[in-house]
Amino acid sequence: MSKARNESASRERDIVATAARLFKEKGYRATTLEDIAAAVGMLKGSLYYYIRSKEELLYLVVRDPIREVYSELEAIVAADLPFTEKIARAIANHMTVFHLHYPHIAVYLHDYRHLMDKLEQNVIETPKQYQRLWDTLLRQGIDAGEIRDDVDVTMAGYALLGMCNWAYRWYNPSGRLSPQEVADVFTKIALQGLTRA
Amino acid sequence: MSKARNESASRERDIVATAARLFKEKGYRATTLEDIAAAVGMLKGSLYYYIRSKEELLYLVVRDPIREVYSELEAIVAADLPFTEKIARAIANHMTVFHLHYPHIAVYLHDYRHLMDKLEQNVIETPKQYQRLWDTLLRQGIDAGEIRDDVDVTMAGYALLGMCNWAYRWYNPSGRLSPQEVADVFTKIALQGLTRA
Amino acid sequence: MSKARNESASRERDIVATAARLFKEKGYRATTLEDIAAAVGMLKGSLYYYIRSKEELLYLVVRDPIREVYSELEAIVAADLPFTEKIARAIANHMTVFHLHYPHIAVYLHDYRHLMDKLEQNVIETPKQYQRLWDTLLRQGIDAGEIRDDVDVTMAGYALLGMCNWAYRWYNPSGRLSPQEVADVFTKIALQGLTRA
Amino acid sequence: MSKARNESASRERDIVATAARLFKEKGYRATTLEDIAAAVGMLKGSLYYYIRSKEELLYLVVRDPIREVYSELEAIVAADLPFTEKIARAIANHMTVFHLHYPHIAVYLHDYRHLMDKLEQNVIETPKQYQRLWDTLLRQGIDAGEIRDDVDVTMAGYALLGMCNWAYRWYNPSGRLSPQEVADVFTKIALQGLTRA
DNA sequence: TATGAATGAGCTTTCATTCAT
DNA sequence: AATGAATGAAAGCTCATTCAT
Repeated sequence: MSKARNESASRERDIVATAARLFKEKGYRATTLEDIAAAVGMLKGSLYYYIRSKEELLYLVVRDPIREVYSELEAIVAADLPFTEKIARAIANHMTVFHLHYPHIAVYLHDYRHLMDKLEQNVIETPKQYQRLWDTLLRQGIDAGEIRDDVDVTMAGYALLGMCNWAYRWYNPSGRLSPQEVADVFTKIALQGLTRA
Repeated sequence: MSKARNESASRERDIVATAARLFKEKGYRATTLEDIAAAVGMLKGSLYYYIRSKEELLYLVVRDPIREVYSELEAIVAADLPFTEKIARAIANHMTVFHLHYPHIAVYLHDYRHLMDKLEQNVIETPKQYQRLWDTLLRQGIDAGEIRDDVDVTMAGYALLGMCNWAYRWYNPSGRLSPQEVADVFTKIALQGLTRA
Repeated sequence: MSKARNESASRERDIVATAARLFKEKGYRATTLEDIAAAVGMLKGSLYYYIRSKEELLYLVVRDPIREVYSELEAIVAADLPFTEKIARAIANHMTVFHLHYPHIAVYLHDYRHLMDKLEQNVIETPKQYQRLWDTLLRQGIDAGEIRDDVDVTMAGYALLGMCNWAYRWYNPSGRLSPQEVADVFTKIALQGLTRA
Repeated sequence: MSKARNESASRERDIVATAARLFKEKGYRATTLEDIAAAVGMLKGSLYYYIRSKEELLYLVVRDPIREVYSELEAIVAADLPFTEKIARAIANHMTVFHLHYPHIAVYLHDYRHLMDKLEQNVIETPKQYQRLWDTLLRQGIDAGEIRDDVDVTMAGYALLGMCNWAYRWYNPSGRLSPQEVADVFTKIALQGLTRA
């Protein structure tokens, strides 16, 4: 019984993981439930034993990882640390979550449009809110006098977020560099820029 | 006759522009030909007088702007200029093309998957090739000793490209800052970083 | 053992009664086996321990009540009683069975289409046969010179049957009037009509 | 052009009429769009050129006939006529609409459950409202002292309505008796009853 | 040029039914 | 006696595409 329950739960995890992978590869709309069912070894009708709808499956794919990045970043912003340390941790957090939940995060960033309803109705963090946290972080840096005040904060936020988010298009979890190494490069560029000291 | 041909050409431009806008707003797959036809004031069947297929329409939406960014960047990389100047121009070029052809570029960056066949079959620049140009540019900076050699070039390329490309998600052509102003912020961050000098 | 058998039998009665209620509320086709299973507190697969198919369940819902109305009416028609008394009893029988087996009878009258196969194959009374009994009854009244001969018998049969059967749409077993009281009103109208004597 | 428009409109009428016939024969849920499409000579997908959904098709099947019976009965109830004449006309109206729009009315009476949403949202008369008109009519008869006061008005209403509505189950538009002849029988029974004067 | 009508493949979803445990 | 898991057929609906006019 306990075994059966575990099997069922693992089957569901399998479905969600497979969906994440396929959504990432082909996009949410282009992936059919038949694709997913075939990949986990069942018929499309059988999926409905585990999920309520394709949209809900999308939601299951992204829910936990989103909560994770978001709450971690929240903690970092609220922490009592020097600004440069916070930025380093924020970037590292971002890349680490990418690494741990790669296809899920990629799906979230690419197919957010199909998610907004579900997210809002479940009071989950939307991309917009994540961005606001970055803005807050940058503003702390300015207030502390640690970062230049000759750049537009909003644009700086877009710059950092773009640098980090774009990883959904190239990141490879089994790649050459660890997430921390990638984060280190990004942090260096973000703080000191490319030019030699 | 010539007038008729002009009208026809302008009708086609209208269709392509409208498609760009709608693809940007709702995504390629979620936009139906009926949506586009309705927006230009005709019936969906009539579109086929101007286009061969939906996929071709997508191609028409992105073809020219892509050629533009790509060839401009090519010229910049090949030019005989100091590295920092080249970077500044590359970023400015990027943002300017965004500004001039906003929805088109956004469609290119978001729905590239549906384009790859068409692109390759037309020997058009793919995202990968554009990225290679940036890599070349960065390598020139290293060779010239102008940029730090303690960062991974590939990662630095991803960082800059991400910073610039991500604009497809937030850029507003009628926004507060001109493309050149945005480019200036990005260039500053890319070269000197966020910390005070 | 006997206890187990009783429990099993009572479980089956529960299923049939629940099915009757749900079929009545939402219609045969709109009611799923899952609805029924949930209402009796089991899973849909488990129902098949008690029934062979959904169609058989429908049959079980209506079988006994139908037999009851039908055989009662048969007895009334065959009895040696004055016509007016027979009509009164026929109507009272009808309303009483409605009262005792409300949702079952309602299902029979509404979803007869899905039943015909099962009924005929079990030599059970169909709506048509019940109607023939009423026709016989009316013909007895004409032959006895007790009812007017200026009305078409068939139509008169439809009129009475309609009056009685339509109750499946409005009757409420826990309503204000008893089945006998309803039958009295109907009998009065059927025999004397609405106008004042 | 005018010809084309007529053809399109007639095609739609054909679809609605065919749907009415099939819904009547097999019920709303048991009738598939493929059935309807095949009967009018097209593919199921093509139906959507004419209708928005199956539910809307059901609505189109019943809308006009319902309005007709209802507004006619309204006029009769409001008219300045003796009660017996009103009853006669109300019954004749009912049977005439049955005759003119047979399968449509039958569908309305049988599959009302699938219609309630659409009806309420379009402020169309529901079965309940039709019944209220009959109640009003009967009350007028009582107030005028023309009908017996020893019968429950509500039950009398159900009796008459049942007599008339049940026709949806047996009426045959090409049958032996005209709708007026049927109405005459029903009126006689309703007013004088079955017993000889 | 453009329309109106139809196609047909493919999609998500539902559900009665089966069966090993 | 009942469960959990899966099946598979069929449903309603969408939409790019075609084509005679």
